[in-house]
Amino acid sequence: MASLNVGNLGEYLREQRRNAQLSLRQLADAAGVSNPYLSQIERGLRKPSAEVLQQVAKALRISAETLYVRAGILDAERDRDDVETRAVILADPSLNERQKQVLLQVYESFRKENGFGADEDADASADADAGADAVVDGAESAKNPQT
Amino acid sequence: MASLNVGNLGEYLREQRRNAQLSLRQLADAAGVSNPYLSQIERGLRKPSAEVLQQVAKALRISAETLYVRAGILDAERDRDDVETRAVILADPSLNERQKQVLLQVYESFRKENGFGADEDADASADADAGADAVVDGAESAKNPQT
DNA sequence: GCAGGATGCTAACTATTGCAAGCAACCTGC
DNA sequence: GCAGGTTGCTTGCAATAGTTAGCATCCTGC
Repeated sequence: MASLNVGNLGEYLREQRRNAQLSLRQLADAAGVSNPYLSQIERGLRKPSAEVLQQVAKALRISAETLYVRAGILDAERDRDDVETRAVILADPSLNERQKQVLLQVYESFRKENGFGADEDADASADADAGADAVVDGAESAKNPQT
Repeated sequence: MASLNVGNLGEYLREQRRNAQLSLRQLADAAGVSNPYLSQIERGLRKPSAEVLQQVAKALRISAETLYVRAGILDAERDRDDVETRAVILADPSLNERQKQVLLQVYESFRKENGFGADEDADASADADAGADAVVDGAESAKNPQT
């Protein structure tokens, strides 16, 4: 029954929270749960319910599905989706081959960043950059366009 | 907090179960939960956890996503047959929102480069100018904002 | 030095999930 | 009429999800 991959999920959540520059309390507040509880979730001590998971996802502005996949709840989706994304990019007539490659590389490195690397990439610490060096120069400026 | 549309979910589940010609006990057994509990879920008296929901979905051979959507946990925002690059990127659960935006910006600027104007709606982030050539650069900036 | 605020964590508690046991109502066949 | 099977449901009870209150630690500013 314990199909919930709580440890993994917790780490991922914490990572995403830090990434979003939020404190435990801030996120807990935004997600409508108590901060000790969020703390316990992040440390893998509790299995959040579907609702809580969704609230948190919303608050972090990441897809609830991503969280569910991380939690081992929505399993096989990963393949279907990434295969599809790749296929669609490759099939796009408005891009040339080089561009497709670049786009795919960016896509891959993002996925790696999120822990969807190859198969079982529990630790994001595996420097994701190493392989996919082709990422947007403006990744940051993209979301913070204070030019 | 009660974002779970349990009543609706329960009805749907019962419908699907009957549809599959299964008795309560049979489905409960296949899903690895107790039959009284399944009964309560179907009647909207209990909110199944993420795990249980998944087990049931599996046993019924319906997508867990469908159940989650019914339960009001996932938004039904996926138009899967629409083979459009933007749509597919946006629907990809392995990317977070920021990453999707970045990817879309790259995509848009590639298209621009090729003479395809932003044909439909070039999303708020129209600033994407940046020139797609600036693309290949620091993977780090993306995930490690403050070096 | 120490007020005041933010950080994350622990402990004790309540509410809810999910279960085992058992119930009544319905079928058959005998 | 009643065994033996199914159907779905009710009732306690154990486990655990999630809360409120409060702790220790790190910052600052004074």
